[in-house]
Amino acid sequence: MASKIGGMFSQTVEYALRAIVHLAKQPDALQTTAQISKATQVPSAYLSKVLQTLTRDGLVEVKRGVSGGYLLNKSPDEMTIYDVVQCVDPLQRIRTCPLELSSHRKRLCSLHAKMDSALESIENVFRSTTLTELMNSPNPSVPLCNV
Amino acid sequence: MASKIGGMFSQTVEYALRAIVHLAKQPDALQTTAQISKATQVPSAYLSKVLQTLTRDGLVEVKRGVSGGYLLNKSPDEMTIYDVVQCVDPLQRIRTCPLELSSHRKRLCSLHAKMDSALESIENVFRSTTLTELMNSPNPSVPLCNV
DNA sequence: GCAATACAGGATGTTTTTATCCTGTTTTGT
DNA sequence: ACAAAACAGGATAAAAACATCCTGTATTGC
Repeated sequence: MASKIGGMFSQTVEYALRAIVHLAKQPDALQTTAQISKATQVPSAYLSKVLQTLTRDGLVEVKRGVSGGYLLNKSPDEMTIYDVVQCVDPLQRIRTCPLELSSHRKRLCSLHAKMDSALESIENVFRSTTLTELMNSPNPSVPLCNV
Repeated sequence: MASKIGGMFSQTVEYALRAIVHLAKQPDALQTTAQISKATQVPSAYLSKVLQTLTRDGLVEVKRGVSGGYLLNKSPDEMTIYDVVQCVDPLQRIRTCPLELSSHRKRLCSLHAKMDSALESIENVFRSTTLTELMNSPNPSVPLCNV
């Protein structure tokens, strides 16, 4: 389980977020897979798949051919961590009993209700954080930037 | 990614929690793997491994041989969801930069700080929920119980 | 003592996730 | 037009997670 970030987030989510943040920081220049890979330390072949997924959902825009590359498809203050996560590895709230007990159909038991409330709190953090907020954070460490 | 609960919690965590809750509900009778498996709908061979892990960490007690089985090793109000999760598939807070950028050594960048704050909020929910609380919840649906 | 019950743990198999490779297509700059 | 740049997507491979099977050992009830 060492490959999961915090034992919770998949590598794919981590990679997608790094790529998106990198693109948010480069609003004026198309970024090739190779460039993003270098900046984010994500293996480029895998990154390519992740970018395909982000493209399909319209989070990024792609231009093919020479001098092509990727570009963020929205303003960074209109895109949240949540949008990225939902695109590549969706966080799904628990809505029905995993055991399919008939009496739990309408209302989760307390165990799954608690687990779902943990998911809810993640959802809240992610929904409320835009890329702009990440970049303008008072935190001296800038994402992906060794300054 | 369909096998992960909410795209976040591993099957193993889900299984361990079901087993522990079942044991908490049966404080007076040793429960065999077969009994727990039936009540929780966890595949018994896999459940056996999970119970071994819980035993090694002292969350449950085992008695081998005829009329043996498992028993919760603590009072249900002294065991939290967090204890169970940490035993089988630990939630690890993000403490160092996954990219190992030297400037992030001491302080996470805003991206990983946010991800860690999501982990923190899960940790808070899990740490604050005891098995007793799960069982005494005003929620009409009792865990594992089709009533 | 002995047969039956029940867990321990190694070996093995399957599925999902992560990662790479290669061929084909699009687009550009000359 | 054409060579080079760059992505798309299928095939394949490696690793981790999930799951099963089987043999051995401990314990009990008779």
